[in-house]
Amino acid sequence: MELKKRIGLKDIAQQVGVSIALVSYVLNNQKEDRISQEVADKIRQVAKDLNYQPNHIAKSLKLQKTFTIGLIVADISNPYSSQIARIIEDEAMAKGYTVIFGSSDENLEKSTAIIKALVNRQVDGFIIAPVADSQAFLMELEAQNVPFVLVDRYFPNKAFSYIAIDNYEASFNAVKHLLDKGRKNIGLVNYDTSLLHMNERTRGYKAALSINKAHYTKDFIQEVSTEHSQSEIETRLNHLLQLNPPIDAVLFCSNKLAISGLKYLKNAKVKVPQELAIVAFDYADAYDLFATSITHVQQPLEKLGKQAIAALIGKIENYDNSLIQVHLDTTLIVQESSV
Amino acid sequence: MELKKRIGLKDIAQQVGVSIALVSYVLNNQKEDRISQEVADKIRQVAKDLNYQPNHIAKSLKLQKTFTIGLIVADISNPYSSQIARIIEDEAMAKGYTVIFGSSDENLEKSTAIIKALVNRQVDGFIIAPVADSQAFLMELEAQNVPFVLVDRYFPNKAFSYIAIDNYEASFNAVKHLLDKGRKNIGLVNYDTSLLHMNERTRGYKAALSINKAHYTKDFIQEVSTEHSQSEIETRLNHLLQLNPPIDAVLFCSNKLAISGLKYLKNAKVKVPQELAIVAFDYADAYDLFATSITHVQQPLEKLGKQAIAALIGKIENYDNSLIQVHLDTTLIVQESSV
DNA sequence: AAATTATGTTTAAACGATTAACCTTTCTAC
DNA sequence: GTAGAAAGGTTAATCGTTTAAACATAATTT
Repeated sequence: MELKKRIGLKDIAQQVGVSIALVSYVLNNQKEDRISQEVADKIRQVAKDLNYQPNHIAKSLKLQKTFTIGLIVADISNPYSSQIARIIEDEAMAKGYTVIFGSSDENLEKSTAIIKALVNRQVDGFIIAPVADSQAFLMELEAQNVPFVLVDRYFPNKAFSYIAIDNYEASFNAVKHLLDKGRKNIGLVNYDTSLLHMNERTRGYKAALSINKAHYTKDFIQEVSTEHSQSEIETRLNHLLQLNPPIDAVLFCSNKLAISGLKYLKNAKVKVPQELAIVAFDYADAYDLFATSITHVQQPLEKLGKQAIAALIGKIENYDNSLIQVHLDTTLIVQESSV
Repeated sequence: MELKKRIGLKDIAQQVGVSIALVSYVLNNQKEDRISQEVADKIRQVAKDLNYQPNHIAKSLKLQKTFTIGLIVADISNPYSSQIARIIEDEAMAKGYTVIFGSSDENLEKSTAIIKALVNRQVDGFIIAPVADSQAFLMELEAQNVPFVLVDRYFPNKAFSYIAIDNYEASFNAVKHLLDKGRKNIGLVNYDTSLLHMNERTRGYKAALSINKAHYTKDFIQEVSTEHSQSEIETRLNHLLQLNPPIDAVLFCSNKLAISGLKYLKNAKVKVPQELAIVAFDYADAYDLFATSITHVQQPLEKLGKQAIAALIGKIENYDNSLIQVHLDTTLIVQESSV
């Protein structure tokens, strides 16, 4: 069961009869004008013959760079997270980086523990979907000069780089669309959280209603806990439907909220869109299988991921810590649920 | 923009006025009976004061162990993969390992490229959902003494460790259930692939029909390419429904196949389960939002992930390379689509 | 009192690469 | 003929740890 010895520079050097340094120079294409073609060829040949694979750990230690980035999402098993993860994986790989991921579960302790663990593993930087109240920790991270860029979420008045969508506008447009379709009483289902991006969705909702002089009361806005159970959603939706007058449209602020909500509406046999029009955030396969396909706010995930990687690698490789704050445009995909 | 210098053993040693070695011993709780309590306390205190965080890379280089495992799935953005990823993440973290992931896209070249890259990063082992025809490469990996365990998929006649489900039985039971419910003509939608676990599903299907003397022709079995498009599924399903006699039940061999199929059935207004009963593999939120909830084969993902990690870490830490081949039981979740 | 054992700590090599600085030998120029 | 440059390589330090072996001093045994 002895481990087959891995080939190192030393082995190549020995076989060719030169120093380790020379092998390193040749294999890294350095000092090319100072090395005889003959020797260089021989080194390359032997390296190939022995199937030399550089030891990345040794390289990392010496260069103080691991070509690894940490990706911290809320929950990798959530489609929103895993879709972004996939894009980031591809982009990172293409640029020679590998990615280590961790799920924060919207939990500050867990999030900081994971990030600290990855810092010790010397990742070169992070892409983070930050949890609520993590500003202080992020400032520490910044003070340690660990490069990172936030995705999806961001904080008011904080000079952190981020790539996100324009939540206010997305929500505003969604509500505007419902109003345009003649809906009068539009409810909102959102999370009870301090996360700004979610609050921006509520703000956009309110603004659209105000500007259009539509009626709404605070009862129209239902907030559920971030670890919402199915029954919690049912209670809240039921409340909305029992109002007088009852709502005739609802905006779900995430795909998880929408899916839970739709499950309930299906069982309660609420007619969509006749009795209730629906618009949801994000996408889910489930939207297409519901009796009436669901109008939703589509996020430009590809752009989000690509720009996040580009910004992060910029910071890492250029030691350029300029502030990058991007709000991408979303697209309202109009389907049957809101006609 | 100078990087704040990270604290190392050297800094602690200097401040306390002892050697680096002693600091290392203390912080690793080694040679405890040989070190004076006084000095040990002081070292620990200073380490805490300076907020010392060990450099994992240096440690890895010296110990020849990275406490990192590579997870190779088909596509991290696919819920089946991301759910397993999440379980593996949690289990690995709990045991002090971090996980690097990569998506193979069912592509042999991509898969081997990723695995090789991670081998160079000295991951301690792999959990792999192998792509078709990757036996040769896996044998190479084994020859290099890289520990790995397969999940979900496995190969005939190959002595690789794996944790999977009993695909034959799962499929057999699903078909048996449909027969019990009085269905006569049961179709199958599967992938056209050499992957054994998928072929086992077809084998279980055939066996259940044969044993129960149910009628079927080769037309009943429709195979689509692994990168199936929506239209391909539609063509195949349409074919099944046009048969004479038409099928009155269908078994979808994956959640992606089922979702595509259900989209079509919804648009084609096929009545489920009156005209067509449905059983699908795996789970998807979408199953609950379809007009009739979908009966499906539920995989024990939690067990799958946990056992995979346990087996892998066993191999890594005990240098125990015994063969572990597990077929876990599945559960048929009976819903409205097959009554 | 010498020899042995215990106690507490340091030295130095190693992990596998990178790279600045140095060393030879051969050419070229005057 | 000899200085200086050019060509081709080597040496050795370094990254931040770990750990076997050595060392020094104190305590105990004989």
